[in-house]
Amino acid sequence: MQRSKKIPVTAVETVDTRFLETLIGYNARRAALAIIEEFLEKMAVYGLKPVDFSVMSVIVHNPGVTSRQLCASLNILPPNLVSLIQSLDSRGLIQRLPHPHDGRAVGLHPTEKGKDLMAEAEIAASELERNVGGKLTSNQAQTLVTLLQKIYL
Amino acid sequence: MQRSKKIPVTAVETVDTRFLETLIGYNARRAALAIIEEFLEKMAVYGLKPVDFSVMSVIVHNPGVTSRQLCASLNILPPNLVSLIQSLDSRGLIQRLPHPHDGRAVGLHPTEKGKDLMAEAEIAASELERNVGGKLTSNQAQTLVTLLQKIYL
DNA sequence: TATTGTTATACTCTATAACTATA
DNA sequence: TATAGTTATAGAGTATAACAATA
Repeated sequence: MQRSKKIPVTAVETVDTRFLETLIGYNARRAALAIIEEFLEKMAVYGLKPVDFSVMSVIVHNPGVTSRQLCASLNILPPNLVSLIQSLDSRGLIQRLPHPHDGRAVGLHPTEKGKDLMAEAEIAASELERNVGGKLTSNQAQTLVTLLQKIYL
Repeated sequence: MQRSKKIPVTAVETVDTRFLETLIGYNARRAALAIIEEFLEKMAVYGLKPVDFSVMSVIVHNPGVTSRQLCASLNILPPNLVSLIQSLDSRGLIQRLPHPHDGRAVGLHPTEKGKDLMAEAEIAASELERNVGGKLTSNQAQTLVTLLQKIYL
């Protein structure tokens, strides 16, 4: 009776990842990372990483939004938003004004410079999308977005 | 002529994120994070985080695969794989054997314990998928996977 | 008492350079 | 000279606890 089994020492020619490729989570993560990689390259000219872009986009479309509201809608933890906001402020892209009827809160407003930058950046982001979905028809892209939102919304 | 524009100090009731929600990258990232959160909870019993799971899955389905091959197929940088492999080894889930015809390389093989664990873990992962896609039909889930793969493969 | 924004801090993840041994 | 695996380390991202000011 043999106690320690002999493992056959074989080499692998091509790696089989078919099981992982059946998982939505695995594919969503790989796809997100691929898009983010391209995003970082194309958006570097605006000095915006994905999270900066998301924050600026929400501020531009919601002038006066508070940090707390930003955190809730983008799933960011409050302590991690602080330095991000400070950076956008010191770049002159946003302005922090007192909240109209809550002395604890601060309203975040885009400056003219911030609005101009984001007008360009959002166009660039949309163009990047069309490149990413190079093999996707616009119908397929719409389907993809709809299905992804069913998962996290 | 007014130089400094007065910004209207208004409050925001509900945050509008409609622009971000048109972007595939934003949606893919949010969906991936939502699934990973659930994955971490449900797979903690196996002591496997998403990357551990992916690595173990590839080793089980490709006995004798090398670190370098793992890195290439899962998009992991070699230095970041080292401690991961050491951990799986010290847990007795894998065994490192000399490569049959490359003295530099090391073949990674699953132990019986590793194979048993992953047999359970892969079933659990597939079940988790069906929960995640609770609002998705199996047809929609298949469509989603296919579209995501078009982006990163 | 609860909430907003903040500080400090720790932990994880990811990235780069450089070394060794083999090819 | 190039490649596989490794070490050391730096940087980015993410997490929790606790505080002051205000509701």
